[in-house]
Parts: sequence; C-alpha cells; structure tokens
Amino acid sequence: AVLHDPDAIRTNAGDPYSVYSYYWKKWTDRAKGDPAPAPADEGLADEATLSAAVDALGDGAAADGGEATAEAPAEAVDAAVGHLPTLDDLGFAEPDAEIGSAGTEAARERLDEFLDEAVFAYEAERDYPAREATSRLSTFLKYGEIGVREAYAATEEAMAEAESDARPEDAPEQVEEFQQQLAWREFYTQVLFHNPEVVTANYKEYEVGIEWRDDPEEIAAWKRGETGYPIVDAGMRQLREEAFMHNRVRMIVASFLTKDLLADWRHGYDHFREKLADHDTANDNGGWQWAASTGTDAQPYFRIFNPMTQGERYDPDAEYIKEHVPELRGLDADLIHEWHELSPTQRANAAPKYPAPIVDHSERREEALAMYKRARGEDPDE
DNA sequence: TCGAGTTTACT
DNA sequence: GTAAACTCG
Repeated sequence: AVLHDPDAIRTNAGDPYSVYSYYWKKWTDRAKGDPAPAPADEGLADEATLSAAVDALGDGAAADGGEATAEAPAEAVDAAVGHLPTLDDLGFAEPDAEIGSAGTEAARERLDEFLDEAVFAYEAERDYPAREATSRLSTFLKYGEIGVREAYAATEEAMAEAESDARPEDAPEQVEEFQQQLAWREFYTQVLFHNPEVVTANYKEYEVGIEWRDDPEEIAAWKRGETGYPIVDAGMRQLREEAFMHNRVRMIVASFLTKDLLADWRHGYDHFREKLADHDTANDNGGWQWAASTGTDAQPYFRIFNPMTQGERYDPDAEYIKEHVPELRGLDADLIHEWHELSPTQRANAAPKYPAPIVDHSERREEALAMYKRARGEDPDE
C-alpha cells in the first residue's frame, strides 16, 4: 500500500521517474490522503462470542466421539475441523530466526515510540547499526499491520513538534529524512510497477553484459557470515538470527557480494527474500540493483564500498559486530577494524575461530572495475 | 509551444 | 554519465 499510486507521480514529460531525488520533490509536495477510519465494532465478534464459538466447535467434536472440550482453543479447533496444517505440512522448515512482535497494536506502539524521540535525531543516528535509531516499521508496513497513511500522518504531527521551540533547530530535517524513507518505498514500488521485468532482469542494460564470477563457495561463505570481513559477517548473522538487517549493513553486504565477490545480485536478492521478515519485492529488488550498479539512479562514479572503512565509520566501537560475531567479542575495536591487515599469527592469537578474509578487497575492487568496463563494451586496460 | 542547449544533482 | 528540470529563441 502506498500514499500515491504508481501512475500518480510522473515527470513533466509524462514518464515514470527513474531518479529518486526528482520523485521525492513531487512526492513531498503532493497532498496526502487521511488514514481510513477503523471499521466499526458492530458486525465484528467480541472475545466472549469467539470463545463461545470455539466451545461450540469443541462440543460438536465431542458429540462425534472426539476429544473433550476443556482444551486450548487450537486443540479444540483441531478436534472439530480436523488437523490444521503446520509449517512442516506446508513444506516450510521451522524458522531459525527470532521474529519480533506482530500485529497492529505492536505496530502502533512501535510507531509511537519512534516518533516520540528517536525520529528527532533520525538523520544523525540512522546509519549506526548499534544505536537502533531506525523505525523498525518495515515488517509492519509490509504486512499491512499498519497503513502508510497512518504512519505518514503521525510523522506530520512529529514535524509540527519539530518545528516548535521544544526541539533543536535541525529537528525538521531529521523528521523529513524519515519521511524520505517512506517515499523510497513508493519510488521503488512505481519502478517495479512500470518495469516488472526488473524482478529477474537488470534495470540498466549493459552493452556486452556482466560476466559474474559466481563462485559457489564464496557465496556460501557470505550467506553463513564467514567472509572474514567483520561488518559483513555481523550483518549476515543478524539476518539469520533476527530475520532482519540494519539498512546501512544491507548496503554493505550487498556491495560486498556484488563488487567484492563479483556475484550476481540475484543470489543476494534470493537470499534476502528467503530470510528477511520485511522482504518486499520492490524494495529489495531496488536495493540490490542499486548496489549492483544495474538499477535506477545514474551515478557520477562507480560505487564500491570499502567494507573496512564502512565498519570503522558506522560501528567505530565494534558494538554491532561483537553482538553478532561472538568470536570477536574479546578484541579491541581497533584490532577488529584491522582484521584484514593482521598476519596469520596475529589472527590466531586474537581470535582463532574467526576466519581470515576470503578475498582481498583492493584486488577485487580492481577486478570489479575491469569487469564492469568489459560489460560496457570498453577495454579495461585503457 | 516546442525543441535544443544548459544546468544541476546523484542515498 | 545521465535524467530531468530549467532556459531561451
């Protein structure tokens, strides 16, 4: 669900946007619809009615020679209507990850909590994964547990407060930065709507095509969080443990898979699709294609994140890394950020169970530049 | 009013 | 490098 449907915001020439910043300008200027009113109580069963219905089901089962009624509702329902399918019956494994709370009540609590304080420092804090300064609304929005109109309306109230004397001078731009995140969802939604082929194909065509390295062992190490690059491994392990990953870290692990491992972004997209509780085709595809330099938004330079620099900048004390990579818990942050430069002996002394880097970043960086040059039909040696 | 050339900005 | 707005004749 979006505030503005995919046809509503177009360039002055009538085309769908492919550059976010222009899209944002129009999106933010446009009037937003109010949240739909909640449905009236009448016609919805109250708790007592529901309990009575479950009891009645149990009675029916008993009459047919089924089990007694004084069981937990799920068992009573099972007895009455037969066996309800489990995840196993449906062909899914039990999830390994701890999933957060669900439902509209939890979503509203989270929204209120976020807009009460954190949003006023959102721009300054949101890139530091250890600080938990993001909204964590993605899964709720994805499943419609809360509507984007309700969320947006609440940000407008926060904006009014940000513009009052009660908050620092820079508060409005902090709130706006969060509103931009809502606009990003809608930008990628309209990219997908107008270009459905991007689910499997590159948005941006390369003249020759990209020849991915696609080394299965490297991709497997990335998925396990055993690349020897601490911030990458922390992110991949957070994904497994929580079915979630901080957004800054998503960009880092995506750059690492595509530019350091030279693996097709679709491997990453498929893995995220499998593991992320907030997986959304439009958003994840947009993010992955952006990381792989096959997506929207013309870039003035070729983007390759340096995983050490990113770790140092956004997790300076290695708090996030240590939370998710227990092998590194006893180490000084400085040593963690120098992991790629340590000798085998130093590594064995510091953290014997944590792997050495599986690739050399500067080598792979050069290789990536050459690979994309060839994809453009250019000679990498020039 | 339109196309060509110019400017601007890029999660 | 390139999309999209802006400027101008």
